[in-house]
Amino acid sequence: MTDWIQHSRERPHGGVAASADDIVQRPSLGDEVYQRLFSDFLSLRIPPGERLSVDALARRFGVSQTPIRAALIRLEAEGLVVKKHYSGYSVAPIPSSRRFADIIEARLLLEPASAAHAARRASPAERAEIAELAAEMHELAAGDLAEHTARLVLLDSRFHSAIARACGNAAITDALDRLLTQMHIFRLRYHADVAHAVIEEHLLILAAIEGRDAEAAEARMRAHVDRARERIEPFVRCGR
Amino acid sequence: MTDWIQHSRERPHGGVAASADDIVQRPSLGDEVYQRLFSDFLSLRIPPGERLSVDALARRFGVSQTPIRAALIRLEAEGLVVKKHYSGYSVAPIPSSRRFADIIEARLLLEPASAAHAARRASPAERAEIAELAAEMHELAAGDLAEHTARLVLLDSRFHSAIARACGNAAITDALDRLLTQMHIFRLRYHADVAHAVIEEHLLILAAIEGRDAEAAEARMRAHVDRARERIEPFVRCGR
DNA sequence: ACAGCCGATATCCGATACGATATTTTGTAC
DNA sequence: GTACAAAATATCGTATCGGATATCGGCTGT
Repeated sequence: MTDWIQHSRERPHGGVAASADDIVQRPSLGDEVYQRLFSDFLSLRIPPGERLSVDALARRFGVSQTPIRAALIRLEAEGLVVKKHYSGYSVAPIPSSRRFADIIEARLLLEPASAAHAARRASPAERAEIAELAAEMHELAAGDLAEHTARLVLLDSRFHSAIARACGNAAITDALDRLLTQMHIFRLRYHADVAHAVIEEHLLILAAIEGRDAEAAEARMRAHVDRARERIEPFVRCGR
Repeated sequence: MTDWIQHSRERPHGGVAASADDIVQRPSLGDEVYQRLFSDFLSLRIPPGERLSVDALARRFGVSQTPIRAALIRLEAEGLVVKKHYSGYSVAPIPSSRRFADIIEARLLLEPASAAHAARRASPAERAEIAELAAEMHELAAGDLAEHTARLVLLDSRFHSAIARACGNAAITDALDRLLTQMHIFRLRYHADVAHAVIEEHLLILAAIEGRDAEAAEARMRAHVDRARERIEPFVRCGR
């Protein structure tokens, strides 16, 4: 449970950076703190809205304040943390119902295309990764759903993220990763959207990608995201 | 020429933050340095690939290294600068031809929808802003095009950014702002895509938005972005 | 009892100095 | 010209300090 979502790694950001020169050297302390906080947010170990004192974090992680601030600045630029001048940092609040609807709409614009591209251009390794994630979800769903909620939500994020990466368009991948991160927090918070239907839909999407059927992948992804909205809708009423 | 592109301001980022409580207090030094560097990048006063020494910048701006680092970390999170551990920062290189094609494709997924939403939901102030930008481009185009290249490219970015903001979906706005920033650098570099045809297309899009015709706005924006690819294509051959 | 004012405290922001470490460049030998 | 080694350079991280601001608690007056 200490490992975390795939897109918490170094993001390609502006560059193409899709090449295989991943001779990643020891990251800076600021990067490590960033990873740690990122995973703490997405697992809700640090709940939304929580205040983040710089020197409290510095003592907790056993480092000085400099890397803490570096991590917080970076997290703020990504929208996971909010800053009030001369007042302090705090974890971003739970996305509003409106924000959630906006994210779903943006996903509906991007994800069907990413699925279609993945069907056409995914490498064998990428197809295998997507299949593996779908398979693990399928297995876990055979047991007690409630017991594996956190893991299932994580696998769901990774499934969509893997497809986004396999689409071969870094601009789309980056944009989707941001949206999926926020979706993840939202879903984990409301323990929703991890039903059997989701897994069935994943298998349909996977089959389309494995069969190189871009149109089916696109249509099924669109239906999947659209139904995600319907499934979560009851939960957003109270959170409005 | 010291002012700059609209989306260089505080971005809404994670939150909705579209309300009018803009009692913005004096920004921190780090924020000011960020703005300054951002505008220097987009105007090519600091060219892509240039190395950025922390203490050189500190001397140049007359501040200590602390705010410089804060600005660079933030710029790195947004993909405008790249960092090599223990080696330093440098301005992100010019987007590759591949990267450019990816951005156009992502824009084709997002911008037609943003135009359609703007046609339906833009406020009078937002419509006025869009109209004003289109009008200024129209006027400038009457004179010497080459003379006003930088200004025209800036206005073009602002035009698209204004529509993205008027769409009322913060997730789409954020994603588009990132894409448009990179497009801007690319276009300014190659002095392309500021022809009369662009301005005519802008006026068509504007007319659709003013007339609340969502379908026309969507179709015209799609055609406009698609033709932008064709117009720039000759320039990306050499930059590959 | 409650609203408004005021000060103590906590925190962030920025500056400065310093040591550790990695990279880059220079210099030298072959 | 190339390869290796040492010096120079810059970053990364630590520690400390003072100034500025927001927050929280207590006090006063009605």
